[in-house]
Amino acid sequence: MEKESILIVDDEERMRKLIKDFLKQKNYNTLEAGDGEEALKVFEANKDNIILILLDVMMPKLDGWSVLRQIRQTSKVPIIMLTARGEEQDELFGFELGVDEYISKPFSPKILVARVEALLKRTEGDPKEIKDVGGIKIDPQGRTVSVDGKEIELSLREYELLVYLVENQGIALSRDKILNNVWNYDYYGDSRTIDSHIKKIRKKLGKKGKYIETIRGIGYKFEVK
Amino acid sequence: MEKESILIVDDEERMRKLIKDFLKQKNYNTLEAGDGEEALKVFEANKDNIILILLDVMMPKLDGWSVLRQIRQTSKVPIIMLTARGEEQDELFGFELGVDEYISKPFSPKILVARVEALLKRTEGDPKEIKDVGGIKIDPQGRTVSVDGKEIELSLREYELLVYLVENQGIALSRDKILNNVWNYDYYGDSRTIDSHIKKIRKKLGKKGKYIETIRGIGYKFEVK
DNA sequence: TAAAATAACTAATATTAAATATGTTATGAA
DNA sequence: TTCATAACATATTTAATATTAGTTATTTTA
Repeated sequence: MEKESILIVDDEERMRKLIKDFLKQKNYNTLEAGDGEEALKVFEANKDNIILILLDVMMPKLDGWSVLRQIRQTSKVPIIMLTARGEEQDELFGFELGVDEYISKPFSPKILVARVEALLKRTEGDPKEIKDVGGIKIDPQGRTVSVDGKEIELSLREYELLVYLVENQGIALSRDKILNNVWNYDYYGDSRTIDSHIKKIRKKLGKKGKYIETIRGIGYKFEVK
Repeated sequence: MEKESILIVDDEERMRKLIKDFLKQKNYNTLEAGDGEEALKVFEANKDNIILILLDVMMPKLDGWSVLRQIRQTSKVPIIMLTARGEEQDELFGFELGVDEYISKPFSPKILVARVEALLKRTEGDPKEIKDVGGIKIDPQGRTVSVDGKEIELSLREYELLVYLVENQGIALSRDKILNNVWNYDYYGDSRTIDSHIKKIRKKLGKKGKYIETIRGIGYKFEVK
């Protein structure tokens, strides 16, 4: 596989260079495009290696919004818009079109890198790829889970809870957090709902159930050891 | 747990009300402060429940920048600065001080909410850093501790006590202070509770246990020598 | 649409782990 | 040496989770 890259789209060469340097320091590969049309071309040609796009709004030929719209027709690649002052009113519009993040110029190196990394992090586990951790295989497309090749049946909640745990592998998750993310509402009345589901999942996972660790006083953590 | 809240700091009552209403529609709890000093007070009192601060720059008594600076001494809570037009030149300055986001007035409800949610989203899993002092590695995400690469098992209190000591590396901590910060309540009945925990931690740390020094008559200090 | 089946949640109890208390010994400072 | 403090080992209490059973809600299907 080619190296994963970040595509920088900006008409100012100086700006591209600047960003490129920041990112290089953090060991990211970069690709560049000087206008919207080029951006689309470069994106098409490297679709599979581009993990994120930094996209300037104001550009000749084809502006950032148009590029955004076109790319979103075929891809969910994370996109950060680079806006100059005074363009803020467009922002909302952008969120609806699927912008993941904004950075206003001028920005500091730290900010840039921090946002890029944060965004990569929160989008990484997202796509519908089959995960296989320690013999537990999750296929989001088919919504199936198999253990050592043998499919197991999980209910909706069980499935989502397991996926959430696996996506956050190695991280101790509080019950609150689990509730907010798997149940997505604040819910009252502490009960042992999560525990029940955990128990069921563990049972269904058989001896691999032990990968779901109990973190006393906190919650649970998925870890293959 | 108390309800998580967003702290709104603005000297104009009308503005606070406006923001509050927007946020309420999205089911966020809010707290308010009418000037910088009040902001600090409210923040102190509700530290654990405040998940985000909306902070106006221009305020009587203590302006937004000062508040920001003070809060950043003790907390990494996400902060969005509310700036009026023409204040933007300070932005870069702000980012360095730890501003996470800006919103210029006037703003639309949707923009406000979108930014708040985007920021919350990207800070929630806020990658806490792994500390490594003298071969003792603490991973707050996984809530694990390893000594010379080998993971050790710590109970909740043990873990928190160790983290507290390590965070205050080189500082002699009184028992009172430890109690207030690790147990976080004033607790009665002289006991050698802390000692017991210290003992257990030392044991689990093996020969690195000696990094926890006893300061006779005071308490303990973590120091790598 | 009613009955049956399944899943989600709740509640109660059992079990286990951890926190704290206690009694005693060891250590260091005056 | 004496007194104060800390270390240590163990006992007790407290708290959290696991487990089981039962209720409610939702979905399926006859």
